[in-house]
Amino acid sequence: MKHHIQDLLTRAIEQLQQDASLPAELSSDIQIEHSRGRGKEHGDYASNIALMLAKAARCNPRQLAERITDALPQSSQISRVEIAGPGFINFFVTSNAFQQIVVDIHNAGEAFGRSTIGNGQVVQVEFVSANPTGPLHVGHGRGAAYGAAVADLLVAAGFKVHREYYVNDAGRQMDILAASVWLRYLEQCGEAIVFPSNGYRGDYVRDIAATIHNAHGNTLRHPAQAVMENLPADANKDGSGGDKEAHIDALIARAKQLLGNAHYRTVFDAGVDTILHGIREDLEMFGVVYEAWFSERELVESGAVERAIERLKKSDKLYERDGAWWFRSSQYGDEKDRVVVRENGETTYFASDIAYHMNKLERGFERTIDIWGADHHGYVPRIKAALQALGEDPKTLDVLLVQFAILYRGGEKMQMSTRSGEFVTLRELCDEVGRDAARFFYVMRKCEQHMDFDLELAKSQSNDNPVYYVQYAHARICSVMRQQQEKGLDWQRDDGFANLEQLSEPHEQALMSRLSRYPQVIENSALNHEPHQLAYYLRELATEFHTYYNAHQFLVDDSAQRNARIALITAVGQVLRNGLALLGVTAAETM
RNA sequence: GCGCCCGUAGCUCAGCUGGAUAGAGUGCCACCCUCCGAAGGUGGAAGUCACAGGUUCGAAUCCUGUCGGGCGCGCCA
Repeated sequence: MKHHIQDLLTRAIEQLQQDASLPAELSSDIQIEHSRGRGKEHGDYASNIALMLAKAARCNPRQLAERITDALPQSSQISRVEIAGPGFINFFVTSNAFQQIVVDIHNAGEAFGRSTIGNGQVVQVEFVSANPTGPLHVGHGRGAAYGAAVADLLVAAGFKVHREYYVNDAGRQMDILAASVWLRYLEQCGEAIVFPSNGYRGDYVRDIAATIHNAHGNTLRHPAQAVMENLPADANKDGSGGDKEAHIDALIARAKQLLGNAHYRTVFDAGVDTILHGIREDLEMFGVVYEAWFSERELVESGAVERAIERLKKSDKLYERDGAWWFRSSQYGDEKDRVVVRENGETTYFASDIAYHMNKLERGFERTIDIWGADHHGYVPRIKAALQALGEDPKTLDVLLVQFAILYRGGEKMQMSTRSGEFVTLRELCDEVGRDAARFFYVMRKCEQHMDFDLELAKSQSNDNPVYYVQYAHARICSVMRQQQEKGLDWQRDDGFANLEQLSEPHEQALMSRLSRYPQVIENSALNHEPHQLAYYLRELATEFHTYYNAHQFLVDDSAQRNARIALITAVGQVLRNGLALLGVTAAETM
């Protein structure tokens, strides 16, 4: 319908241009919007085209609007056109054209709302990608819910989507995890260990240690004294005293030395594998699935990082200083140059990430989307710089930054830190509030908005959480259909289609109008990466259904009216299911 | 200090590629089921769109500055 009106306006303006009553070089995208005004006073669709073109046409907007409407071709789908306010053109759609949406929804079913606007373009979406140093917590949950929704929306909009989790299973943080696990293991063997301030303190580290102890007994045991002697001093809690980084690095070196490669690997792998397995399970439970889990370690071992560095060296994008290799990112808009190879010969996380993004392009993705926590925003310029330095177009990469979910427990802000082990896990959250509530709640806000997440409120299962409201609308529709069967009233879909002119109540008109907007909502949500638009839409649709439900009986004696109304509400049910599915929320038949 | 994000009803947030009287949920007040599920509906009160300038027919929306909050500014990831 929107495109139809757009077409009518285009033809009207071309007509005026031929009459030379409008400048020929005039060009403007014709924007059609659903009217926002209360009730129907502003019609069903509106265009501000006359306001947009008034200046170029050198006449006042209202006069221009009149000339445009005079030139509009006739359409069987438009009942009336009005000029209002400063020069808006309001279109009133015939009720026949409106009712068609009910038939369309039934015919398309699950496919209703999908489009081909993405044109099969291949887009890779990387999200969550939390380091496997601990279980996912509620902060990761937001990225997971958001990323999954964006990916599903893109699929609905006709893109070909490849979802990927980048596993940082190489590098220093993983060594710190391995050292932490080993020290807990030694404790369980009875050694008196002073745990490093920089180690991972969560209970899950003890669990992994216990598993190792069960499997390997004391074979990995070394005396505490041998482990701890001659280490650089650790820092105190307040940061004073020794160097915590030097301390933990020395501890890692000591672990490798005492255990030897094979045994160190045993501890290391036990840590990564256990945690990664947990993360996969948690995401699966959360309804988030990936096409691929991409291992940083495999990237390094394949030589891709080395190749990336060589490629940059060859084109003089790297230089040596203070024993390290630096990337000239400041030449591409970054604040300063960045190290890719450390003085000790180890490559940095950044080096891996350059290789990873190079690899994405080599795999043929036309567009890539990275979804990161907002604390990484300073990282965007350097990764775009790297793409540019490699001769790639940085615009093919969209980085979406998800702000933190600030946790409250009963109005009190909670501090979270993976290292200290004080955090609420995603699993705990879902156990408490349910997966559906969590998924919906997370995408209610646009990603750059800070989010307050009060656990007590979410746990209370109160009506504050709008997911129940939307699900209830769906359950109610299902309930009506159960009643229809129990009462032995028959429901003939085709008879309903044939009697859609019965749907003349304002509530019914409002619902059909809302339903007709759904495809546009999907398109906007997908292209703008804004699942919250869909969440809001679903709540509005649910509201209009509940209002209708309270105002009118559906299971009436008049079969023509009954079938028409059931056709309408089952169409509503279909759209609720389609929309909730895209957000990863179930549409239960009973609650 | 520099950079990014945010500031809209008591609270949580939509609206931001400039357009019509700034919306919703929640909370508060008053109502509505002998009727398909009251996890619902109807009505009401509630706003200097942080502040100050600017751009123009028109600014919550764009520009500049100020204030307030969050985050970042490692040879960590």
